[in-house]
Amino acid sequence: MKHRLISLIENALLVCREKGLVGGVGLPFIEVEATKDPAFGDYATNAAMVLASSARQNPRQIAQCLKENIVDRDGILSKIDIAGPGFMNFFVRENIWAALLKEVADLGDAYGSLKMGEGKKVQVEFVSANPTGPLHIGHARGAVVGDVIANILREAGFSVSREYYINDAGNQMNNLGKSVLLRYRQLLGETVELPETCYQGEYIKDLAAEIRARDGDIYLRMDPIEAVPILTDYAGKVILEGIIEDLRAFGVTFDCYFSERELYRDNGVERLLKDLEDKGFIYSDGETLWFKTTAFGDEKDRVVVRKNGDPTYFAADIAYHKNKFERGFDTVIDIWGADHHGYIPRMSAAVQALGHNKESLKVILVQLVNLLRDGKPVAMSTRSGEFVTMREVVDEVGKDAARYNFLMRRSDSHLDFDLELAKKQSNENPVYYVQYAHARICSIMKMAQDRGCKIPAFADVSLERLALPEEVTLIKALTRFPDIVEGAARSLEPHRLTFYLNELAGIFHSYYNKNKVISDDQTLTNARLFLVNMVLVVLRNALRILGVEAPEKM
RNA sequence: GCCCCCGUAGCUCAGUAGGAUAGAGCAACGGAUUCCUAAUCCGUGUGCCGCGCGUUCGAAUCGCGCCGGGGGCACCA
Repeated sequence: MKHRLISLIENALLVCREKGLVGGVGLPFIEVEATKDPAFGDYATNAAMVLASSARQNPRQIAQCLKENIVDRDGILSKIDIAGPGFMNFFVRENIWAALLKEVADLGDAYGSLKMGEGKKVQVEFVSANPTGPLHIGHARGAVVGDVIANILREAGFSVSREYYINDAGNQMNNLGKSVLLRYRQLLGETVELPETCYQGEYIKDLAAEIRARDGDIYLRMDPIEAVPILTDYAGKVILEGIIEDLRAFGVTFDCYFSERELYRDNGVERLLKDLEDKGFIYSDGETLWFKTTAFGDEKDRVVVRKNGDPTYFAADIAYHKNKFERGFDTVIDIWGADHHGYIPRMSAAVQALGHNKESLKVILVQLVNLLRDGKPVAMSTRSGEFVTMREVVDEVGKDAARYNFLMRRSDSHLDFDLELAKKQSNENPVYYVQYAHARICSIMKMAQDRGCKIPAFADVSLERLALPEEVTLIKALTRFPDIVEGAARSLEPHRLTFYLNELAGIFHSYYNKNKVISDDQTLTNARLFLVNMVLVVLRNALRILGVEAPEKM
């Protein structure tokens, strides 16, 4: 609907310009919004006011010209008002609304999917925690946000690939191997202290025990220089498998796991440095190699090869991003914890130095999560190994409630996650409110079928029977769904979908309480069954994007 | 010191590619169930949109300066 109106306005503007009624050139961004107040019609545009300055004309006068030149071939409008400083308020003919449900019915599961992506290749990289321990609550938020952004983009018509970057080549991994070795030696009776830099969690002891069971005491006699890499490999592999399994239980999967080691294996980092050197972005101060990120707005240049000859993490990360673009992605989206925000300028600089548009890298920052229980903070300390894992949270509150909770806030705002609240199956927990609407409709459909009613097709519905104000409100909400997906895809903001779902569910619950769907009136029953079935379609489609179940019974 | 995010109702937060009287949920109080799921619905009200200045026909939204909260400023990853 919104898009129909936009094209009506655009055409009217072109006609006005041809006739010389409105000055200025170029098509401005024409904004059409659903109105809050019915007195302002169903949709409104500020087009005339936006045009006013470049056209050097009175906005109300422009609005008048546009109004007179709008050609409403399909007769969807009952009137257009010009109000206030120059708003154009569009009143849609009441009997048009129900007809719009045809689109929902025709598209079914595909209602809400868009062509805006034009099949462009987008990669979403998220989680990417190094496999040194189980994921915690903060990772969980990043996981859901990344997963749902990927879903939204796919819905919007992009070709999406989800990727997990495994940081398996650095000091942290070495520490992991060392930690396991020390626990292993403790297990075999040695008295050794675990330094603070080592991983303290219980899972390290489990790994050490597994290794002893498998290989006995052979690492005791081995030079640690040899033993640590072996243990690192083993531990990293086991932990990564655990991470992947935990993510799967959370409904998050990836198309590709990319290992940092692979980058080194085929000299990706070396080739990258050569490439940047050829382009003149690398210089040496005699001891280290620097990358001139300041050429692209970073506040200082960054080291890429250390004094000891090892490339930095940053160097590998640039090589990794180079690799991403070489794989043909038009846009690369990175989901990072907010504590990495200082890293953005240098990564952006790197992408530009490689010859890519600044816009082709998008970084979404996910703010920290405060884990609470009954309103009180849950103590978390990574060092001592005492932290609540993602798995524990998912097991305790359930996949759906956990996901929905993370999706109810913008990702760049701090989030309080209360375990008790998330677990409550009550009105304090919006996920059930939405799922309940779905289950209720399923229940209605089942009842109707038990009574011998067929699920009506669009052609069999007497649309004029759907004329109650609540019904029109419901239909309007359904027609907004594709606009919501579009907005969420444009802004990469999953929370828009949860807000929409809460609203849609609310409108439905209210309608349900006031009106019987199934009655003795056959044509009315038929029409209402059709309507609620369309609500069902939209609820299901939206929940699918969020990765939340749409239960038939609760 | 510099950089990023946040500051909106008692609480948790939407609303920010400028737009018309600023919204929702929770909490509080009162009501609704012979009937499709009461995990529901209906009703009752509260705001110096952190503060100030500016840009504009118009600012919660944009700019500048403060104040408060969080985070970041490595040859760590």
